[in-house]
Amino acid sequence: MMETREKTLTSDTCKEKLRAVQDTLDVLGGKWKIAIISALSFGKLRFMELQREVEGIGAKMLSKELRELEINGLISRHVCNTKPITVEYELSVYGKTLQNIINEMINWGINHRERIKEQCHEQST
Amino acid sequence: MMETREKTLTSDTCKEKLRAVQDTLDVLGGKWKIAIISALSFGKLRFMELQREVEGIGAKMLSKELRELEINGLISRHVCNTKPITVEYELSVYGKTLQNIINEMINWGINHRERIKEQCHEQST
DNA sequence: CAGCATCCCTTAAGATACTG
DNA sequence: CAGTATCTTAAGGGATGCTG
Repeated sequence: MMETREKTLTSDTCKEKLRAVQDTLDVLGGKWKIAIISALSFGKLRFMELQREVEGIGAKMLSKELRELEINGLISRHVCNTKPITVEYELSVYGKTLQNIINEMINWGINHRERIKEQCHEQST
Repeated sequence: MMETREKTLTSDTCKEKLRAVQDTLDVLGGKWKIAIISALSFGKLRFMELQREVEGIGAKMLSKELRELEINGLISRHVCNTKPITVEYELSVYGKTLQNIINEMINWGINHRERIKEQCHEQST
Protein backbone atom coordinates (compact mmCIF):
# COMPACT_ATOMS: atom_id res chain seq x y z
CA MET A 1 0.00 0.00 0.00
CA MET A 2 2.52 2.56 1.14
CA GLU A 3 5.39 3.36 -1.18
CA THR A 4 9.02 2.72 -0.42
CA ARG A 5 9.21 5.96 1.55
CA GLU A 6 11.58 8.78 0.70
CA LYS A 7 12.41 9.79 -2.83
CA THR A 8 9.21 8.41 -4.27
CA LEU A 9 7.90 11.91 -4.12
CA THR A 10 7.62 12.39 -7.79
CA SER A 11 6.54 8.89 -8.65
CA ASP A 12 3.58 8.43 -10.95
CA THR A 13 1.44 6.89 -8.23
CA CYS A 14 1.99 9.83 -5.93
CA LYS A 15 1.31 12.33 -8.65
CA GLU A 16 -1.94 10.62 -9.45
CA LYS A 17 -2.99 10.75 -5.84
CA LEU A 18 -2.08 14.39 -5.56
CA ARG A 19 -4.16 15.05 -8.64
CA ALA A 20 -7.06 13.20 -7.05
CA VAL A 21 -6.82 15.37 -3.95
CA GLN A 22 -6.73 18.42 -6.17
CA ASP A 23 -9.83 17.26 -8.02
CA THR A 24 -11.62 16.89 -4.72
CA LEU A 25 -10.49 20.32 -3.61
CA ASP A 26 -11.69 21.83 -6.86
CA VAL A 27 -15.19 20.62 -6.07
CA LEU A 28 -15.09 21.37 -2.36
CA GLY A 29 -13.04 24.53 -2.75
CA GLY A 30 -14.13 27.76 -1.22
CA LYS A 31 -14.51 28.70 2.35
CA TRP A 32 -17.99 27.31 2.89
CA LYS A 33 -18.71 24.26 0.76
CA ILE A 34 -17.59 21.66 3.23
CA ALA A 35 -19.45 23.35 6.04
CA ILE A 36 -22.60 23.45 3.93
CA ILE A 37 -22.34 19.81 2.98
CA SER A 38 -21.70 18.87 6.59
CA ALA A 39 -24.84 20.67 7.65
CA LEU A 40 -26.87 18.98 4.94
CA SER A 41 -25.47 15.59 5.88
CA PHE A 42 -27.87 15.63 8.83
CA GLY A 43 -30.92 16.18 6.69
CA LYS A 44 -32.56 18.59 4.31
CA LEU A 45 -32.56 22.27 5.20
CA ARG A 46 -34.14 25.42 3.94
CA PHE A 47 -32.12 28.42 2.90
CA MET A 48 -32.57 30.28 6.16
CA GLU A 49 -31.95 27.18 8.23
CA LEU A 50 -28.73 26.62 6.38
CA GLN A 51 -27.65 30.15 6.99
CA ARG A 52 -28.23 29.59 10.67
CA GLU A 53 -26.35 26.30 10.72
CA VAL A 54 -23.36 27.52 8.79
CA GLU A 55 -22.06 30.05 11.22
CA GLY A 56 -20.93 33.32 9.76
CA ILE A 57 -22.02 32.86 6.17
CA GLY A 58 -23.91 35.64 4.43
CA ALA A 59 -26.85 35.21 2.11
CA LYS A 60 -24.85 36.11 -0.94
CA MET A 61 -22.13 33.58 -0.31
CA LEU A 62 -24.59 30.90 0.68
CA SER A 63 -26.54 31.44 -2.48
CA LYS A 64 -23.42 31.34 -4.59
CA GLU A 65 -21.96 28.25 -2.98
CA LEU A 66 -25.27 26.39 -3.18
CA ARG A 67 -25.47 27.11 -6.87
CA GLU A 68 -22.00 25.73 -7.43
CA LEU A 69 -22.73 22.64 -5.40
CA GLU A 70 -25.90 22.09 -7.38
CA ILE A 71 -24.06 22.45 -10.66
CA ASN A 72 -21.61 19.82 -9.52
CA GLY A 73 -24.50 17.52 -8.72
CA LEU A 74 -23.79 17.30 -5.01
CA ILE A 75 -27.03 18.77 -3.76
CA SER A 76 -30.57 19.03 -5.02
CA ARG A 77 -32.80 22.04 -4.76
CA HIS A 78 -36.54 21.82 -4.32
CA VAL A 79 -38.85 24.80 -4.44
CA CYS A 80 -41.86 24.18 -2.20
CA ASN A 81 -45.27 25.39 -3.19
CA THR A 82 -45.88 27.28 0.06
CA LYS A 83 -47.27 30.75 0.54
CA PRO A 84 -44.05 32.67 0.95
CA ILE A 85 -42.05 30.23 -1.08
CA THR A 86 -39.48 28.08 0.66
CA VAL A 87 -36.63 26.17 -0.89
CA GLU A 88 -35.26 22.96 0.46
CA TYR A 89 -31.76 21.76 -0.12
CA GLU A 90 -30.49 18.27 0.44
CA LEU A 91 -27.56 16.12 -0.47
CA SER A 92 -27.96 14.21 -3.70
CA VAL A 93 -27.06 10.56 -3.80
CA TYR A 94 -23.75 11.61 -5.20
CA GLY A 95 -23.30 14.25 -2.53
CA LYS A 96 -23.69 11.57 0.08
CA THR A 97 -20.53 9.92 -1.18
CA LEU A 98 -18.74 12.77 0.53
CA GLN A 99 -19.87 11.41 3.87
CA ASN A 100 -16.59 9.59 4.45
CA ILE A 101 -14.60 12.77 4.08
CA ILE A 102 -16.97 14.61 6.39
CA ASN A 103 -16.82 11.85 8.97
CA GLU A 104 -13.05 11.91 9.01
CA MET A 105 -13.15 15.64 9.48
CA ILE A 106 -15.56 15.26 12.37
CA ASN A 107 -13.29 12.70 13.99
CA TRP A 108 -10.21 14.76 13.51
CA GLY A 109 -11.88 17.91 14.76
CA ILE A 110 -13.02 16.20 17.94
CA ASN A 111 -9.58 14.78 18.61
CA HIS A 112 -7.98 18.09 17.81
CA ARG A 113 -10.10 19.82 20.40
CA GLU A 114 -9.06 17.20 22.96
CA ARG A 115 -5.45 17.79 22.09
CA ILE A 116 -5.71 21.53 22.50
CA LYS A 117 -7.39 21.03 25.84
CA GLU A 118 -4.57 18.76 27.02
CA GLN A 119 -1.98 21.28 25.93
CA CYS A 120 -3.64 23.92 28.07
CA HIS A 121 -3.58 21.57 31.05
CA GLU A 122 0.12 20.92 30.60
CA GLN A 123 0.90 24.59 30.39
CA SER A 124 -1.02 25.40 33.54
CA THR A 125 1.09 23.06 35.68
CA MET B 1 -24.91 6.19 15.21
CA MET B 2 -27.13 8.17 12.85
CA GLU B 3 -29.79 10.37 14.31
CA THR B 4 -33.49 9.95 13.78
CA ARG B 5 -33.30 11.72 10.42
CA GLU B 6 -35.20 14.90 9.61
CA LYS B 7 -35.74 17.67 12.08
CA THR B 8 -32.73 16.73 14.17
CA LEU B 9 -30.90 19.44 12.30
CA THR B 10 -30.37 21.61 15.28
CA SER B 11 -29.81 18.83 17.76
CA ASP B 12 -26.86 19.11 20.11
CA THR B 13 -25.08 16.13 18.60
CA CYS B 14 -25.26 17.60 15.13
CA LYS B 15 -24.10 20.97 16.31
CA GLU B 16 -21.13 19.40 17.98
CA LYS B 17 -20.21 17.57 14.82
CA LEU B 18 -20.56 20.70 12.76
CA ARG B 19 -18.29 22.47 15.18
CA ALA B 20 -15.77 19.68 14.84
CA VAL B 21 -15.79 20.05 11.08
CA GLN B 22 -15.32 23.76 11.52
CA ASP B 23 -12.37 23.20 13.81
CA THR B 24 -10.79 21.01 11.19
CA LEU B 25 -11.43 23.58 8.51
CA ASP B 26 -9.87 26.28 10.65
CA VAL B 27 -6.63 24.33 10.69
CA LEU B 28 -6.78 23.17 7.09
CA GLY B 29 -8.29 26.38 5.79
CA GLY B 30 -6.79 28.27 2.94
CA LYS B 31 -6.42 27.27 -0.62
CA TRP B 32 -3.22 25.28 -0.29
CA LYS B 33 -2.90 23.60 3.08
CA ILE B 34 -4.49 20.31 2.17
CA ALA B 35 -2.51 20.10 -1.03
CA ILE B 36 0.70 20.75 0.88
CA ILE B 37 -0.07 18.12 3.46
CA SER B 38 -0.98 15.65 0.76
CA ALA B 39 2.34 16.19 -0.92
CA LEU B 40 4.19 15.76 2.35
CA SER B 41 2.26 12.59 3.12
CA PHE B 42 4.52 10.83 0.63
CA GLY B 43 7.70 11.88 2.37
CA LYS B 44 9.78 14.87 3.31
CA LEU B 45 10.31 17.56 0.74
CA ARG B 46 12.40 20.66 0.37
CA PHE B 47 10.91 24.06 -0.27
CA MET B 48 11.49 23.99 -4.00
CA GLU B 49 10.34 20.42 -4.33
CA LEU B 50 7.14 21.33 -2.56
CA GLN B 51 6.59 24.24 -4.86
CA ARG B 52 6.94 21.88 -7.78
CA GLU B 53 4.58 19.30 -6.30
CA VAL B 54 1.88 21.74 -5.32
CA GLU B 55 0.89 22.92 -8.71
CA GLY B 56 0.35 26.63 -9.07
CA ILE B 57 1.48 27.84 -5.69
CA GLY B 58 3.88 30.76 -5.47
CA ALA B 59 6.77 31.09 -3.07
CA LYS B 60 5.01 33.65 -0.97
CA MET B 61 1.92 31.57 -0.40
CA LEU B 62 3.92 28.41 0.15
CA SER B 63 6.05 30.14 2.73
CA LYS B 64 3.03 31.55 4.49
CA GLU B 65 1.05 28.34 4.53
CA LEU B 66 4.05 26.34 5.73
CA ARG B 67 4.51 28.73 8.62
CA GLU B 68 0.89 28.34 9.64
CA LEU B 69 1.06 24.58 9.40
CA GLU B 70 4.18 24.59 11.52
CA ILE B 71 2.57 26.80 14.14
CA ASN B 72 -0.30 24.35 14.33
CA GLY B 73 2.17 21.54 14.86
CA LEU B 74 1.28 19.65 11.72
CA ILE B 75 4.66 19.81 10.04
CA SER B 76 8.24 20.12 11.15
CA ARG B 77 10.91 22.25 9.54
CA HIS B 78 14.54 21.26 9.41
CA VAL B 79 17.29 23.54 8.14
CA CYS B 80 20.08 21.46 6.64
CA ASN B 81 23.67 22.49 6.98
CA THR B 82 24.42 22.40 3.27
CA LYS B 83 26.30 24.92 1.17
CA PRO B 84 23.39 26.80 -0.27
CA ILE B 85 21.14 26.06 2.65
CA THR B 86 18.21 23.73 2.11
CA VAL B 87 15.17 23.28 4.29
CA GLU B 88 13.27 20.08 4.65
CA TYR B 89 9.64 19.88 5.59
CA GLU B 90 7.85 16.81 6.77
CA LEU B 91 4.65 15.85 8.50
CA SER B 92 4.89 15.72 12.25
CA VAL B 93 3.45 12.77 14.10
CA TYR B 94 0.39 14.87 14.66
CA GLY B 95 0.25 15.90 11.04
CA LYS B 96 0.11 12.26 10.08
CA THR B 97 -3.20 11.94 11.87
CA LEU B 98 -4.61 13.82 8.90
CA GLN B 99 -3.84 10.85 6.71
CA ASN B 100 -7.38 9.49 6.96
CA ILE B 101 -8.83 12.69 5.65
CA ILE B 102 -6.30 12.81 2.84
CA ASN B 103 -6.98 9.19 1.93
CA GLU B 104 -10.70 9.78 1.71
CA MET B 105 -10.05 12.75 -0.51
CA ILE B 106 -7.85 10.66 -2.75
CA ASN B 107 -10.54 8.01 -3.01
CA TRP B 108 -13.25 10.49 -3.71
CA GLY B 109 -11.17 12.33 -6.28
CA ILE B 110 -10.44 9.13 -8.16
CA ASN B 111 -14.09 8.10 -8.19
CA HIS B 112 -15.12 11.59 -9.19
CA ARG B 113 -12.87 11.48 -12.20
CA GLU B 114 -14.40 8.14 -13.18
CA ARG B 115 -17.85 9.62 -12.86
CA ILE B 116 -17.03 12.58 -15.03
CA LYS B 117 -15.60 10.24 -17.63
CA GLU B 118 -18.78 8.16 -17.66
CA GLN B 119 -20.91 11.26 -18.06
CA CYS B 120 -18.95 12.19 -21.15
CA HIS B 121 -19.51 8.73 -22.58
CA GLU B 122 -23.24 8.97 -22.02
CA GLN B 123 -23.42 12.34 -23.69
CA SER B 124 -21.57 11.14 -26.75
CA THR B 125 -24.11 8.44 -27.53
C1' DC C 1 -38.70 33.47 2.32
C1' DA C 2 -35.31 33.11 -1.22
C1' DG C 3 -32.12 35.34 -3.60
C1' DC C 4 -30.41 38.86 -7.03
C1' DA C 5 -28.25 43.68 -7.72
C1' DT C 6 -25.47 47.20 -6.26
C1' DC C 7 -21.97 49.39 -3.73
C1' DC C 8 -17.86 49.14 -1.24
C1' DC C 9 -14.15 47.56 1.55
C1' DT C 10 -10.88 43.98 2.95
C1' DT C 11 -8.14 40.14 2.06
C1' DA C 12 -5.84 36.85 -1.05
C1' DA C 13 -2.57 36.20 -3.94
C1' DG C 14 0.49 36.93 -8.29
C1' DA C 15 4.84 39.22 -10.08
C1' DT C 16 9.07 41.03 -9.39
C1' DA C 17 13.15 42.15 -7.15
C1' DC C 18 16.25 41.45 -3.41
C1' DT C 19 19.12 39.06 0.69
C1' DG C 20 21.71 35.57 3.69
C1' DC D 1 18.21 27.61 -2.12
C1' DA D 2 14.93 29.56 0.89
C1' DG D 3 12.87 32.92 1.82
C1' DT D 4 11.32 38.40 2.49
C1' DA D 5 9.65 42.97 0.92
C1' DT D 6 7.04 45.68 -1.96
C1' DC D 7 3.66 46.68 -5.19
C1' DT D 8 -0.52 45.75 -7.62
C1' DT D 9 -4.55 43.37 -9.10
C1' DA D 10 -8.32 40.13 -8.49
C1' DA D 11 -11.31 37.99 -5.69
C1' DG D 12 -13.89 37.46 -1.39
C1' DG D 13 -17.31 38.88 1.07
C1' DG D 14 -20.37 42.28 4.04
C1' DA D 15 -24.49 45.62 4.00
C1' DT D 16 -28.43 47.25 2.17
C1' DG D 17 -32.34 47.45 -0.59
C1' DC D 18 -35.47 45.28 -3.86
C1' DT D 19 -38.57 41.59 -6.16
C1' DG D 20 -41.52 37.38 -6.95
